Amino acid sequence: MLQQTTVKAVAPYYLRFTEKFPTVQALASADREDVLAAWAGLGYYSRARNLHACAQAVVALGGFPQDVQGLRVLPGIGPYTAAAVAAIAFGVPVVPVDGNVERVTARLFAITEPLPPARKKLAQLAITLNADREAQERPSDFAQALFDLGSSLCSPRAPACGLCPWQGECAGHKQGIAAELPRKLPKAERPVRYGAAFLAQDAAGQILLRKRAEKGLLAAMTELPGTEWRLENWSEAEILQVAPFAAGWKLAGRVKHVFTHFTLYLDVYVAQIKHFSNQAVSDGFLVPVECVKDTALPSVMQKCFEKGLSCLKEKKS
DNA sequence: AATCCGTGGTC
DNA sequence: TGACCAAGGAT
Repeated sequence: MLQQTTVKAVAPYYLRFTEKFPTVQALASADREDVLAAWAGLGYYSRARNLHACAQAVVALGGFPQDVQGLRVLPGIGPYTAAAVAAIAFGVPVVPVDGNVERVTARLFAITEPLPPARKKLAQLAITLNADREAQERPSDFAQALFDLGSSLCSPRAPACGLCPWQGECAGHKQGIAAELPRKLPKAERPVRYGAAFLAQDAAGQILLRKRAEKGLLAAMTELPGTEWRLENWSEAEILQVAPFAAGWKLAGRVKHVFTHFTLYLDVYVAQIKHFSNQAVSDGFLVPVECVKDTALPSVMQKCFEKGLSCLKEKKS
């Protein structure tokens, strides 16, 4: 969960997740739908699929591999996580190199080459940081202390060099460039895409949902029926032409959602209907409104659902 | 190697 | 408001 996600965002998910799946065996034997639903809202959903597969691999192996090489084979476990688990769980004297450690290292050695090209060099320098006897003897404490140094004192914008135990050895501080490091190459500009989503509710209080494709963005997650997401804005006439079925569709509003590599605007259309035809449901499934929270609804779709639902409620009253 | 993959907090 | 960033991994 902590891969690219802050402790604060993870904490409530972690508590709910470990309550729902208290053991590796429980997670391994769970339905994937339930795992995805427990992850919904956290993002990077391949992590949930990988973690589920990882639990199954660990059960098949009869336990956790206890060294970096063995861990590295598991789904979703890359160089960083293998080193972190080896050091923290199994006392192996290795240095997990995450974003914090990259930053500390870039400053300590005054590496001015920008990321991402400097990544390999930073990793090679970082793995020498635990050369001291004390660090070798306490791999878990050393790894976590390094994370904490990076997240608290050696922070991205305004490092507290005056409080840093490594200030005397820090080349970046000595040169007065610590706060500028690590340098980064400019990022590609984020394109905008447009689409529409449809929320229909029947007299029994059910709504129609769909399951997304197994690969790609929001893979295997739940969504409202909708149009393609394209570079060009849609007119209302165009949108109504591709609605999942004919109904008195009304515009509830527009949802904005920022993904890593594009910004999405979705026009949310709502309709109150008597009942869903078999034809309408063939593409998806019906869920009572109060059960939508139990489905694997990603945040962008949660926003659409809330916008549409509040519009339907207004029209009733 | 470069791209794809979410989301929420912060300044 | 917007750009940056977070206990990265897979392809």
